[in-house]
Amino acid sequence: MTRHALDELLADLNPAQREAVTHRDGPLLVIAGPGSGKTRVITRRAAYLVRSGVPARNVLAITFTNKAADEMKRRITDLGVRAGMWVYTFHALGVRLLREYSALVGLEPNFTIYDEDDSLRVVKEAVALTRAGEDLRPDDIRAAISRAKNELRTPDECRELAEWPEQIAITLVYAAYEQILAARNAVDFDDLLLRVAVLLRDHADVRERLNIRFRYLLVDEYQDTSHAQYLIARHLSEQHGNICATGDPDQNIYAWRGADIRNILEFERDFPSARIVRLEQNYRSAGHVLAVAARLIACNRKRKRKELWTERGDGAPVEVWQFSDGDAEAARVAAFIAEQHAAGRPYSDMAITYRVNAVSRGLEQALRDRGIPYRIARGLEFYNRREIKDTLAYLKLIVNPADDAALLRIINVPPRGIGATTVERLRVLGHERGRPLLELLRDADTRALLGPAAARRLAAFAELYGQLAALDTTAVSEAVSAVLRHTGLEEALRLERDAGGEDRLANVQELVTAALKYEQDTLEPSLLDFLQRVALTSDQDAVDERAGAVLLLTLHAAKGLEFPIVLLTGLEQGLLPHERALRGQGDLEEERRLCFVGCTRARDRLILTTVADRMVRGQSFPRPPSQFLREMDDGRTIWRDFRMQLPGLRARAHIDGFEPVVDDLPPDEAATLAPRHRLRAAPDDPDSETPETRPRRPRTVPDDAGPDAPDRHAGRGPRARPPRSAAPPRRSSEAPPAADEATPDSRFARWKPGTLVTHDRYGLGQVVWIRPGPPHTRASIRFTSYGEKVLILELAPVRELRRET
DNA sequence: GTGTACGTTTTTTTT
DNA sequence: AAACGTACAC
Repeated sequence: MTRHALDELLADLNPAQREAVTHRDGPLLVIAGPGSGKTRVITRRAAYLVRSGVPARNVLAITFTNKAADEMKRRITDLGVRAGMWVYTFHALGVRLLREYSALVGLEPNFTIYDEDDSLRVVKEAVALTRAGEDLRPDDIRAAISRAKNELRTPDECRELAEWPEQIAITLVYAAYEQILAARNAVDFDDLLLRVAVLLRDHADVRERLNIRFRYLLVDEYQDTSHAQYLIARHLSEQHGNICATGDPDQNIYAWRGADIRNILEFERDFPSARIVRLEQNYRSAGHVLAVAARLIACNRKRKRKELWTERGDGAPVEVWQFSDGDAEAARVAAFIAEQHAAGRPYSDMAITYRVNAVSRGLEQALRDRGIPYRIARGLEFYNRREIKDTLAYLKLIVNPADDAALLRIINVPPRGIGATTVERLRVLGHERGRPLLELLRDADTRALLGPAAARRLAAFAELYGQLAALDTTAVSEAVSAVLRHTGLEEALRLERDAGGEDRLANVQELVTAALKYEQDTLEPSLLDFLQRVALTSDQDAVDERAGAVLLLTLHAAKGLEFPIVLLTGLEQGLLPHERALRGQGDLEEERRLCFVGCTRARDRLILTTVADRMVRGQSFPRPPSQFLREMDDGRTIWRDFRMQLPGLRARAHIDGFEPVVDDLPPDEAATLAPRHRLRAAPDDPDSETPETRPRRPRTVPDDAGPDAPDRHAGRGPRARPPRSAAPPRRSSEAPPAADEATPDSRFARWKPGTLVTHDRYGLGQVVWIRPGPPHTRASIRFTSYGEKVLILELAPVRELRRET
């Protein structure tokens, strides 16, 4: 390879990037801030290795999502060096290796992969079997098992560590769970990592082989590796030490599923000779966006300092939009997207992100109402559908007859007269004899034990299975459609559709299409491979960013992506940060990182939205704005209040003492606030001190929680800036007057019904009636988000909104 | 055995 | 709000 060909790979790189790309042997850690060209570095590095003589098949690249893997493959292919290179997710690598070395880990090569839903069922079975943990939530048990597996702890080891009765119960369930999986020749997601880690640990020969095979290892998103993944990476690079890990501690957002941030923080300890390269120049975001993100993440304590900088100009200021509820938020977001589109912005330039999938509904509705095309990256939506899982269960059973879970799922789908009683008897038999259920029901003598009617129906099912089993060798798509036809599933779904029900038939037909596509894309398609692939596929991976549609996605799903315009919705205390973090059941810093990830997706414009009332599970909850808003606000942020839409006027009030000032608006922005009635909260009168203005607790969390607000997180607070605004910071040295010292006040003389006011806690409101003292002036005020309240004006932190000229 | 009505629980994020 | 589980009528 010529010098020139190598230089070509480096031409457009900065010095740090170049260093990472050209580093040859030994451990390398690339700490890459958002938008710092990390993927570019990885792909160039892969290409550089190959062009300097390393055979492509000696390079193994590991990513987290299939999508990242696909993207990397594509880019490496574009560089012309892809042939033979392995680019996999950890989980897909696990499948591949487990299939190859199945004999060494006690699996048949045709093992089934259980998703979380499947493993939850197994947990329930294990609970029923052991009669342990019956008072615990199956999902919690599943999570505990998953955690144990991530840490490579066997049931026996867990039992030794267990102290509490619940822990002991969990270990019993765990042990039974493992037995059930083994009997079914099935593995769960965690096994795909754990078993590989164990395989590499216990088999020096395998380890050595793979070290020779994969001389160069690239591991992306290293900050999100679990202990098991870390061990895999270590074992795979044990002999040559050629591991290049890339990641960003500030983007570690998967601690809840076992990601251990120490892996990246202690890389130098694990790999003593490691070279560290930092990519700090951001090529993605405009100055304002980057500044806000940097300001936010600086609030995290457990972090390594990193300077993000950009050569781009300031760009548009970051905006904060406030709404009274989710409907208003969704409507405005949709309107904004329509405006942008009308102004020539392609839909695909814009993304809407949120903390939890549940909030996407309202947004979808609003987009549909306006006829805006959108795509949604809702994890597992497709493959989690009942009809899809049913179809897949038939296919799984063909491939792995020992998969009782698959059998139990479909033995009576569509209904064929095999009811709960028969199934239960069959299960008891299976348990007694330790044989797969399918095997039992295919045996006429066993069937006879279950009574004549049941025996007849089971015989029919056995007959059906006989037909299906022959499909194993036919083309995958044909197998899928044959299953649909022979099982009666298709017919049942058609009837349901024609009866005016949901069109679930269309979904299973889509599965046939997916199978066809798979056949075309795959060198050696097989039903087994198809199923194992599907098990690792979420439709997260199917997201096509280039399509002419707005993209809706969770913050987690947004990692690694970028968009010219990002609308980050739901910045409320309790949603982002999520309440579990506020209750101490999660990590507030991880929530902050998540928000950071969201912000740094934006190239040009970042719009943050927050609502006063958020519907959760059918109930509306008043919520304070996210503390992150305050932490981010650098004084150049534009706040817009959409909570009260008055004719001809768009009011802007403060949030919790932060007084966004209209004057901050750059001229062109100010012009958009039409007509030009610009409002500002009147400064406090000197004598309007009230109990509510006493020095507040450290204000990490907004102090305006409603009565139903979740427990406040006792946060550390010094991050918050003092209010900057026309309204001077309130004096806190004076003792607040006691209620009985208050006297009627002439200040309120000119207030009358209709007067616009603002309240520290309730925001914008309008006077309904007013009654002067003595002893106090009382008024009823209707707030946009909190309803009507009667207040004592001398005491309440309420001020008139004055119109500026 | 099947279908339905009602009460209960749920979701934070994903391979 | 929606999905799930249980109880009960057919």
